[in-house]
Amino acid sequence: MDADEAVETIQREMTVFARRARASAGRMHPELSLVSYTLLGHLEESGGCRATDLAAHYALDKSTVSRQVAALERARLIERRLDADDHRVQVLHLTHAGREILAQVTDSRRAAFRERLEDWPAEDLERFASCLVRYNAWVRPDGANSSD
Amino acid sequence: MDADEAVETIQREMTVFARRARASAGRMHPELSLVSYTLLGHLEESGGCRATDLAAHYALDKSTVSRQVAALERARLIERRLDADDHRVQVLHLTHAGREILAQVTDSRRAAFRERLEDWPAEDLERFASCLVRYNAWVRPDGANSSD
DNA sequence: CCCTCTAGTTGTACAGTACAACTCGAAGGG
DNA sequence: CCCTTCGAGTTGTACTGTACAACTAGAGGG
Repeated sequence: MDADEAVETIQREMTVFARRARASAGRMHPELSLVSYTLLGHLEESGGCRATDLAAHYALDKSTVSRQVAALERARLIERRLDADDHRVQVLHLTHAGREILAQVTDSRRAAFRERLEDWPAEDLERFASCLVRYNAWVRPDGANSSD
Repeated sequence: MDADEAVETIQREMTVFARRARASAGRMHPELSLVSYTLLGHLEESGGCRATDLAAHYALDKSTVSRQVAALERARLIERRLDADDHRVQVLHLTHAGREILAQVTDSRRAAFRERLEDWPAEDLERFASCLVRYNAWVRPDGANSSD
């Protein structure tokens, strides 16, 4: 396999993966879509943030985030706390239930990945991981990237 | 980085990629969604096939394929030819325009991938490619996989 | 000739998304 | 102190991709 073939293969396989990913994530965890999972994860990591921050960070429209947030609140996975200083702002926090579901989905996702990768030599895992990091970290020369 | 960390990283980066992929593919080629592109590509490779074959191959519902096909036909990118032997069957073929658009999108996708990967050493490209192939080729032990 | 199987279409529903128009509160300049 | 402008969020609307269920129409075996 030469470099050009390798690029072709990467293209093809990334396309296959992209097409499958959401649906299979959804099948794996009907209770928490990939988007909700990501947003919940961000709230966990950040320890609470504004809807606008989520929108900016994930390059989503604020209306999209607004509705996601509304759904997550309806499901009692997050709660909104009005910012005392700026009454336009709602700071989003995980509820106990949210933290639990997130942990549970994280665990089961981790288990699925471990299972899928269990036969890989450690060396290959490390290389694959660093390739993916490098691939995702790429920024378009014109700087028009959406962030993750 | 040890193996467990590597698995975590792979999980995280694949998730990031999955979330971004469709949207960015759509932005890249507003004229041909990732699904349409994939279906057109399959018709090119197979030299014409039935809607049912597409549905089976990509684990899509036949109604989904039916509507995709209808849209592609409306756009004059494919045409349906009634099978002479079995009048239930429509064999789908690329039109000239379809072949052209497909080639054009394939080229521009290829260019985008090349650009994104241009600084990678050939050795890394080959390793990344084979990791992806291996990753996507995995079949769940219970055999309940959807095909690509 | 009926029964059943298969290919495909259509009705309906839902998730995720964007854009545009809106409300409400904040902040700064006359 | 008002007025304009800005930022955060919500809501109306629309579109895409998707699935499931109900249907039509052709094929093929008893």
